[in-house]
Amino acid sequence: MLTARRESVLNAIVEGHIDTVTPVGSQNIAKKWGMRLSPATVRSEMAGLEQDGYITRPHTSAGGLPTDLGYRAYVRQFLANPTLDTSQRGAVRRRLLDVAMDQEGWARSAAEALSRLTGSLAVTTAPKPSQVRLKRIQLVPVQDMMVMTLVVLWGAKILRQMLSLEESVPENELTRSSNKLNHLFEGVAPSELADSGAELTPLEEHVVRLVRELMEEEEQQDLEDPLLEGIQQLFEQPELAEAEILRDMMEILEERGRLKKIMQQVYSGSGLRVAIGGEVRVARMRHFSIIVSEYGVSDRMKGVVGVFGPKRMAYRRNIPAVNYLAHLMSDAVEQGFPD
Amino acid sequence: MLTARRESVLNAIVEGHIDTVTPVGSQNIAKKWGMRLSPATVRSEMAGLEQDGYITRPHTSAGGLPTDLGYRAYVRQFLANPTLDTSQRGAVRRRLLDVAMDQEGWARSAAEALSRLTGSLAVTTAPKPSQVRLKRIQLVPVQDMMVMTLVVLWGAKILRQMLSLEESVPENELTRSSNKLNHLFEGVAPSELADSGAELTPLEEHVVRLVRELMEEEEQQDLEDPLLEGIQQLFEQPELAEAEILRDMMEILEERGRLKKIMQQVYSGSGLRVAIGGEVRVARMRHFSIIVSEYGVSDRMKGVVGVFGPKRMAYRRNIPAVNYLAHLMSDAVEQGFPD
DNA sequence: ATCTGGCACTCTCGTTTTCGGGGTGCCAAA
DNA sequence: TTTGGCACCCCGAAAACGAGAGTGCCAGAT
Repeated sequence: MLTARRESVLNAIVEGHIDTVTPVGSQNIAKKWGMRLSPATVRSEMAGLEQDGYITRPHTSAGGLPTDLGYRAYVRQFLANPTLDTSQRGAVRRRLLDVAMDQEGWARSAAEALSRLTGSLAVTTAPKPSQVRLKRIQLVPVQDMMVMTLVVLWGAKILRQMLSLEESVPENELTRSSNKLNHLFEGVAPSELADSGAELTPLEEHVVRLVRELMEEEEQQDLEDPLLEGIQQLFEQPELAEAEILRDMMEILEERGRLKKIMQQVYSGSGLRVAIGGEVRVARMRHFSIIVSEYGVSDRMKGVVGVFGPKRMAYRRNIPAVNYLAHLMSDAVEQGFPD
Repeated sequence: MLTARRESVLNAIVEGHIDTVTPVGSQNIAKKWGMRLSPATVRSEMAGLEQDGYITRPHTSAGGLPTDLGYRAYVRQFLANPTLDTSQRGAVRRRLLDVAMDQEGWARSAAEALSRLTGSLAVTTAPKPSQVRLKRIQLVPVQDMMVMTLVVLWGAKILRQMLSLEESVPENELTRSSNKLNHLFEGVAPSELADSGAELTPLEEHVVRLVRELMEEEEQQDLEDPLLEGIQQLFEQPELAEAEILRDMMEILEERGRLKKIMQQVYSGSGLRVAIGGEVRVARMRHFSIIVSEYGVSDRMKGVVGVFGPKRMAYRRNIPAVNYLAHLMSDAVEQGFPD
């Protein structure tokens, strides 16, 4: 078990490692530790920590390195009550509530703020309403035989799709169809978009089918695509000197879908979660951690916000920051902004 | 001056360097060169090439490395008549003409094809009409006191902006305003969007002002934002082992605007252009080259397509590929697809 | 006149060697 | 239970070294 003293030693090891990148040895700890303990004593505690799996050693007679479990124990203390010290709050809050932006811009600026706050790569998803409902359909002619179908959903989400026709259709007929469809289907869910009783022209039928497909696809996704801000920061990290680690990182960030899946896997449910290295079952994540929190109003409008970085990240700073942003964003969403 | 033989030696050096990454020495060249020349002779030619600035040596008694000037001379031969061998054409052409996509999707898929064709990072911009004209305005209520202004321009470009009101406005009034504005302003350029003679409500005034701002902003840009495809490929390149080079690359690709500016600087005018290393006045580009071609119908609808990679890229393959894609895309645009 | 083979010399790069320092484990004494 | 002492371990930076690839130049062949 983890006595108080042993835990202190673990903390010192983790923090030491976080800012030196190297394994940390007993005398270092003893020194930093305010001289209460001698190196020899620390060594014996370290032996215990190793036994219990909290630290490893790169080789016999080297300092200690936290394992995933070690990080986990370290992180626990910040999860209890993650509050950001008040000094940095004002600016962020103001920025997030003030400007009139669309969802994506808003979420991006939240990510930017978080990135600045933590000095890490921040990631957010725009808020997404839990129900996919139609707000408006607009058919815009872009050329003979080609119309753009513009679909606006609840929450100001816009979908679009080109649609090529068999025959040219005059503009005012398109307008008429748009109006008719809007009238018939405003506010419906995708499943109710089937047949309405009213008779539809072939074009209208086609559009309805298309819109339904788009909406169903939208319904599948329960998060918007993640927005990343502050990639440069990641490149500063010394671990990326390792070619293999760099490659892992690129593969994770390359394709947005991948990161999204990881985030979904982690946040599963509500509140703030941390995934350390191999804790999430993705090989590429071995050297990285991610802090994720859901934000929004449960079952109405939600998204996620988080920080991604090397396992050796500043949890002490980042966890409260993510938590703070999640709350801020929840507040904003609750006040119906942005909406 | 560059005798025929000297030029051959230069070619051999450049190509040798391109596929070995290392400096290339005289015997290597003599061997590959079909045994016509002895190493000693090649050496004397190399001395000349060095004198004239086509190659450098990393140190005395090392092989030759092409300079920017050397690459330039090498590249010249491909610029004369860049045609892609026919084997690879069919698939690409079909893909680009077949599917009904919006501009961005289309441009992205062109980039994807080019990336596959060249094994490099490909970049395109969606076609952009030279004239910014209004096609449609749509005001969508998203909440009390908040409407989304949706603007469709010629060429199916969509702009949007949130607009917060002082007082709640009923939906049907928004619809009425949308219709009225559409009626008044369909097809106008931003400058004609001022006052129409007709009297407008304060809301309508506001919208007109907003739309005008958006359109003017759009008018400033003469290219859409670049779309990148195939970043992974870049990471395979051995030069990126160098931390500094990797950093340069990240800084270039980080922010889309940066790359866009570089591309504008390079393609300036029409046709296909290559910028090798320091030729474009951007420090970060020192180790990289970019091939850029304009595509489209001049003065009506245009975009750019290109390939970005280390200076040591396969120009022989990439130049014809970019050229081919530019022509393909021009054809497509000319046929009014996509539009 | 040009090209070529030969030769002495140079520089890099990967390997091996050496060496210092930071670290450990354990033991005996406080 | 904690601590100082001590012998030992192992990494990593620096030095030493040899092999390989390449050059420049000269004198003789074509």
